Order: sequence, then structure tokens, then C-alpha cells
Amino acid sequence: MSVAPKRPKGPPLNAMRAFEAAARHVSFVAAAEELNVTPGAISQHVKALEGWAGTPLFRRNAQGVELTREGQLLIADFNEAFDRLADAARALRNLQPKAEFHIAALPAVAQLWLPKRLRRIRAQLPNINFSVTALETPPSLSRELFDLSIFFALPDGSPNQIVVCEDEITPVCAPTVLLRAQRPNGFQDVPLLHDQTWKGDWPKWLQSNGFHMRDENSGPQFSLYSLAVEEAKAGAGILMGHLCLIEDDIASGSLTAVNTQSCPTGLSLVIQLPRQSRRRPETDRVVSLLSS
Amino acid sequence: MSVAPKRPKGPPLNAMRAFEAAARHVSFVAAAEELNVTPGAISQHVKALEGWAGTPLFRRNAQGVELTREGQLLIADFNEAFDRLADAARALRNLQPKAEFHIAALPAVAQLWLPKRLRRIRAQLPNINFSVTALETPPSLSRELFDLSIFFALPDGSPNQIVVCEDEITPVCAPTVLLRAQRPNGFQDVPLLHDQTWKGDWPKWLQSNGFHMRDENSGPQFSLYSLAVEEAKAGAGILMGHLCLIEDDIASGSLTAVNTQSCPTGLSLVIQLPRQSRRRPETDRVVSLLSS
DNA sequence: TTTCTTGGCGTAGAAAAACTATGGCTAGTA
DNA sequence: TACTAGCCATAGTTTTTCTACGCCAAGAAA
Repeated sequence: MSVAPKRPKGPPLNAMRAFEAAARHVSFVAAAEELNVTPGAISQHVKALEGWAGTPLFRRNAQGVELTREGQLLIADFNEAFDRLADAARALRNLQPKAEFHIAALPAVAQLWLPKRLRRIRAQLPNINFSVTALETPPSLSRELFDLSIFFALPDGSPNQIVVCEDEITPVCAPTVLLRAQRPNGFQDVPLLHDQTWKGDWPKWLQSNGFHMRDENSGPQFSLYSLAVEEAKAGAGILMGHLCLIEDDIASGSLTAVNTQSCPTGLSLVIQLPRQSRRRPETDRVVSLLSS
Repeated sequence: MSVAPKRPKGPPLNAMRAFEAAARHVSFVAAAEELNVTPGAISQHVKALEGWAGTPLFRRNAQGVELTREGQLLIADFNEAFDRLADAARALRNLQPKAEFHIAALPAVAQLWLPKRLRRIRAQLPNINFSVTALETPPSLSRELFDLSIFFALPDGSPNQIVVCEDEITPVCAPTVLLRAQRPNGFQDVPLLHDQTWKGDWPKWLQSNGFHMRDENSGPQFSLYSLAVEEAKAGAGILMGHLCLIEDDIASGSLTAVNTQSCPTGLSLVIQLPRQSRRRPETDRVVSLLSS
């Protein structure tokens, strides 16, 4: 008779977390990004968990993973559990006497929109330590420890969202380039500046205004919108300007609209909050200062 | 402006688990036992968590810990979260094709009561791998991965409990000792055998039968009841017998009751199951074989 | 008193886990 | 025929976690 000397060991917690993230994103890479590790680590964790369970949880295809039937069965439970755990962690963190306030934002927003407002807020709330994390995609506020996020998104009318402004685009350039740009063939002659994460901007604007262009994708590419803005200010070409991000540059005259036709992208700049019960007490204060 | 390069890191999962266990038991030692580590490890985890949170969660007194107000606030959340997680882990394990069936039992039960039945069960269910863990105190079935536990307890009428029999005690001894034991002063002359975890047995029985003894605690002590039973069978003295554990020895005549006065301890031998939805499919089968 | 027991702390070193870096593979895409 | 996106596997390193052990304080027992 085999008397096990030890209590049966549960699966490793970290492996479960990795599985949960991978299942939620249906991607090891995305999970790795969320957990701030390499995809290899996720792979190992998932494998460990599959080993523990004795059954595969993912089907690995060359172009991505998908959950097996077994995996499907589990994901709801794990989601729920880690949601609760995230709640608990948030509660834990919220009793920290010295407040840390975490903001997630699109890189462009973090660099162009936030700084001015954050300076003001810091002046008003000197006891809070703000930190800003630039992310390409909005994090899950119920899972990660951000106190608010600012991204371009489709408002869904939830009370946890505050719409700051509609996203509107129009071509802009430095005043020194304006005359050239406004000539009949301006868009052909002056380089168009592109942001890699907003590849669709030029086509969208051109189409919405009935223009056609041979080569709407030509011109320098920038990995950060703020770089493109700097180049535009330096006179390097015409940039598709997101009005809410460059309002100061327009006001100060370092950028001017090439013409008056602007076009809404359909998205809005949206401040997203965790649900009421999990917010830091300072949140409302910060939001009202941010959006004023 | 401080742009944090990384997403805010949540607290370490293992530290949270350690805290949860420590908070639930209000004891580092008990938590350590549950998690199969040394108390030092728990201490470190809790300290790490307190460091992360920036606030103490436990008040350490020389004779044990107690939760601070902050700790009190958190325990419910953490309990909930880890319950869910345990559920998920159980679900995960339950899809293992090759079944492992974990039983927790009091050492005495594991050694004296289980083996016979388990042999029968193994014969009936040859594909299941049974493992038995001997524990002094019943584990939480909603938290640990046991499929059932067998302990002496007060039945609470829940449908997750099956009462096997009432616990009844009466002095027993080897036939060779019987005559000496039954003499008027038998209990004085023949050594009384004691089990350390059931110190109260002799006093209880004596009292319930109106006897008084100068020295009811004298005699050899055993750390395991099964050792005491062996000694009794070898003629070393009179043992307070728990009838349901020694029925075979009585039936075979290797032990006999000194007199016929038995006394219920108020407890019963109880099979405890996890709640319905978390059970292994084989559970009902095992239970019916166990209690038949 | 003094001594023992219980339950906590702290630290050093050992053991285990987790992570990264790298190269390789496959299937869609250009 | 490349090229890209995603996943895998492995080796080696870094980090975490655990144990072992000595210490201390408070209450219980002698």
C-alpha cells in the first residue's frame, strides 16, 4: 500500500497564470508581453501545466495556437480565478499609504497629450507618484494594475469610460513647407510622413475627401508618432495630424493645416477606468484634472 | 517625467498563496504544513508581500500571529480568489486520463481501517491509482487536491458527508491479559496504554462509567494508535479501543473487551467529499465500496 | 524561580524554478 | 523564392525559493 508521504501538490501557480494569459489572448506572444517575459517562458509554463495535467491544452499550429477542447473547458474557471486574484492584489496595493498611480497610454498619447496635463496634475497632487507606461494595445484594467488607461477606441457608453475628444485627422506641415504643400500637386511633391502604427491614416483621409494618389504610401516611416511630428515641425514633409495630439503645435504655429478638410477616424480618445469598486480614491480627482 | 518602461508588476503569486494560508490558519506553522514547506518560507513570503504592499499584514506576537486591520480587510478577497483557483486546478486535474485518487485520513484510520477496504477497492477499480496521506487534522477539501478524507468528526448533516459509524470506546486487551485485567483492581495492576493524540479517551470512559482512578494517565504512551494496538495485542496492557478501528482484531479474538461497558465519544468516523461539482467521476463508486 | 515548549525571526547556503538567448521549424504572404 | 509571424527546444544564467539552524520571547509547568 502506497502511503504518499506528502500532500498532493497542486499545479505551479505561475504556470497557471501563464496558461490563463495565453488562453485569454490565444497567443503565447501576447501573453508573454502581458506578463513581461519572453514567449519561450510562456511556452515552458504551458508545457509544464500540460505535463502536470497529463493532457494537451493547446494545439500548436505554425501560425498560432488554439485551445484544445480540454483547454476550452478550463479557461472560464481560470479567468474567474485570476480575476479574483487581481482584485485581491489591487485591494492589497490600495492600502499602500504612499500612493502610486499607474497610467497606461498609447506611446503617441503618452508623449504628446499627457505631459502638459500631467504637469498640472502633479502640481495639484504632489503626494502621488505618477508613472506612465506606453503600450501599443490597451491593457485589461481588471487584470493589470493600471489605474487608468488612455487610448483611441470606440466608446462603448460604459460609465467606466470618459470620452476626451473625437479623433480627427487632417494633413499638417511646418509653415515653411505650407506654400509648397498647397500647390495643386503638393501631395505629390512634398514627402508624406507616415506613422507605422497608423498606416491607414493617409488612405482614410484621401478617400474621405475624394482624392486619389498614385503612391499614398511613399515617404518616410516612423515607428513613433512623436518622431513624425518632430520631423514635420522641422519641415520634412506633410504629416497626417491627429488634431487632439498636436493642438499645441497648431496653436503655437509650429504646425499648420494644409487645408481645412478634416476627417473623423471614427475612434475617440478615451480614458478607461477600472470598475468603481477597484479604483484608487484619487482616481476621480485625476480624471477631472486630466479631462479639463 | 518618469516613463516606467515595464508594466506595474503584481505581487508574487506564491507570496499571496502563503499569505492566504497563513491568514486562514492564523498561524505560520499551520500554513507551512499545508503548503509543505518550513515556517521560515512562509515567513519570508509574508514579509515579501508586506514589503510589496508597504504595510504590515500580521502582528507578530511571541505566541502566534494575528492579522492587522489591513490584513483583515484582505483575507476575504484572497480566500475567494484561491478557492476559485483551487477549483480550476481541480478541474484541470480531473481531465487527466489516468486517474489518481487521493485520500486523506487520520494515521490511525489509514493504518487500521483503510487497508482492508482499499484492497477490495483496488481489486474492483484496477485502473485507479490510490494514494493515502496520513494527516493529524482534516485538510480543506475545497482547497487541497484530496478526493476524500476520513476523520473522526462531528457530522454536520451536509450531503458531502457520509457517516460511517459512531466512535465508541471500550477498554480492550489481549486474551492472555484478560483475567488479570478483569480482577477488581485490574485497571490499577495492568498498565494502561495511551495514544498521544487521544489523551482524553481514558478519562472520558472512566467518567462516563462512574469509575475513579488515582492515576489514569500512567502507562506507556504511543505516538501512533496502531502501535498501541500492536502492543495491546502483544499483551502489554489495556488499551482504550475505538471499536470501529479494531473490529477485526476483536472478531479474530486477538483483542477482547475487558467489560461490556462502551461509551460513545460523540464523534463519528466521517467520509468527507468535496462539493458535488468538484468530485472525480469515480468518487461515488469508491465511497460506496468504502462504506459497504 | 527555572526550565520547557511553542511559535515566531533572521541569515547563509543549497536547491529549484524561471527566464533569456538562440537557432530551427512551418505555413501563410509577396 | 524569399520573408514574416509564431511556436518549439535547449543550454546556460539569473533569480527565486527553500531549508537548516541558531536565536528570542512568552506562557506553562515543574
